[in-house]
Amino acid sequence: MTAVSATHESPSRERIEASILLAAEEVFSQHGYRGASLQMIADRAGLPKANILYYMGSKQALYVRLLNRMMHRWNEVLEDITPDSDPATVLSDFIRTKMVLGQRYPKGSKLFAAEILAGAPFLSDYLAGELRDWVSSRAAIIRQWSAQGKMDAVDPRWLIFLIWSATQHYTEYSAQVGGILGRDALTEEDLESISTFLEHVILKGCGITGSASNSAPNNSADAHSAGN
Amino acid sequence: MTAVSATHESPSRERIEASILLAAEEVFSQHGYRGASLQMIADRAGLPKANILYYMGSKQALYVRLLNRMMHRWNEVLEDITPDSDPATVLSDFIRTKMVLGQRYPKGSKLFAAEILAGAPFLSDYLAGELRDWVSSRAAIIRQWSAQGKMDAVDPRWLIFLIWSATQHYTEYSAQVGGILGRDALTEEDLESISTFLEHVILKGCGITGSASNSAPNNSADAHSAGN
DNA sequence: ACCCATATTGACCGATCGGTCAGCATAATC
DNA sequence: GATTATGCTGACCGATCGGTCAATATGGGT
Repeated sequence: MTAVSATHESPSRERIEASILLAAEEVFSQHGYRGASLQMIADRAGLPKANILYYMGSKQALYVRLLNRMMHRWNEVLEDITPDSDPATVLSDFIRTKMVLGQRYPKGSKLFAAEILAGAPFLSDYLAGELRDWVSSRAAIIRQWSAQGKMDAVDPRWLIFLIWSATQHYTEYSAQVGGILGRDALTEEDLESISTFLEHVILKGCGITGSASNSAPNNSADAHSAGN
Repeated sequence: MTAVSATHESPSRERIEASILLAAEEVFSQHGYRGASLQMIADRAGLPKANILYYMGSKQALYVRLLNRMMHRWNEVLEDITPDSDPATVLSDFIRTKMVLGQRYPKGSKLFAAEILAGAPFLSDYLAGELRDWVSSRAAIIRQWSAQGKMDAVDPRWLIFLIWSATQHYTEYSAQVGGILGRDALTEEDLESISTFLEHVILKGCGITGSASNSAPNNSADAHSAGN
């Protein structure tokens, strides 16, 4: 259509595809693969349904494309996170990175969650392959830290799962958290408060008295924000 | 059909309804409200589709019935959990109770999770009402503990969310956890190991040096079970 | 002007959706 | 044994599902 040799992507095509992906991520994350319909996606994207199929091929192709995009965003940020420096900075970075990741891509995170709730039919290979290796390598490092007396001898896998679950909770259960707190969305101060809390509890709980930690011997930080 | 005056429930009716609820919980938990179909539920229950509607009225009625059942199971176990005795036993009980609850009703827990992922259209009242009050009352107690110096002055709401997320993770993300660990399901030893880990990290992380805690000054317990 | 690759979409397909209903089966009541 | 209330379900309803396709629109290259 709009020029560009003939290689791959015209700018308008990219724009349209982006809007479809945005709409699809929203619908899939709310209703899961089976519960989502192309018509809902089309309506949200402001396009006729046939147009969605024209650009994406099929419902399944659109879905796995979203899944892969989210996987790569995940990898990008977390790949370089683990030197074998001190546990405090590494775990602290891990917590905060995971926290902002969930805030940056809330829909994508929910998409992942729905896929796993459904039994991970499209992700089982990824989980048992790439992700498993990622966990193994990090677990090995944590075990070394424990052996060196830098932290308690906790099971590294449970520690990783703990950080995952605690950080993901606020994006994937935003409806629950919001309902209980009485807010539609978490504020910037909430996020900072939560991150600090998690750092405090997890690092201290693992017996890490690190350099980059702001965990005082007692009493963490802010007040309790009054509250419900 | 099978006798019993005419008051309410015949035993055969109860049996059939139970089998429908079982099948429906399975399907709804995997695919969410929209993604589930009455035909799938009927097939899994071994009944014709019309029979499901005969007993349950409608898809929505069946769904909210499952939601309510899970809510009540939840309340039953957790209602009596909070005296104002010492933080260590209370939090420890809370962690372990929540852990076994997820193991006892994995399908129901996933049903809840799917509902909240979808934006909690059927649960918003419950979240902003009953559950919110529950959190408030527990938060008040935790704040007292902090004020009495029994534990660090962490935000009680974040602490509650942390315990929720950490315990729920293993049931709702069983596909992910299983894929990474290379098991189909968690063993009894896994569960004990995880519970001990969470007790250790959370109690110690909150500065609780309780009576009922098995958190040694360093090194928690078991080895690392080799690992993947 | 003509061509042609690409973009776009209304109309349509068989399958499945949640739900209704008429009709038959079953079994307690008289 | 006739009556009646209830259990049960095949057949069907309009709506919507994912997907196909023919027809049309568009716009640059020649």
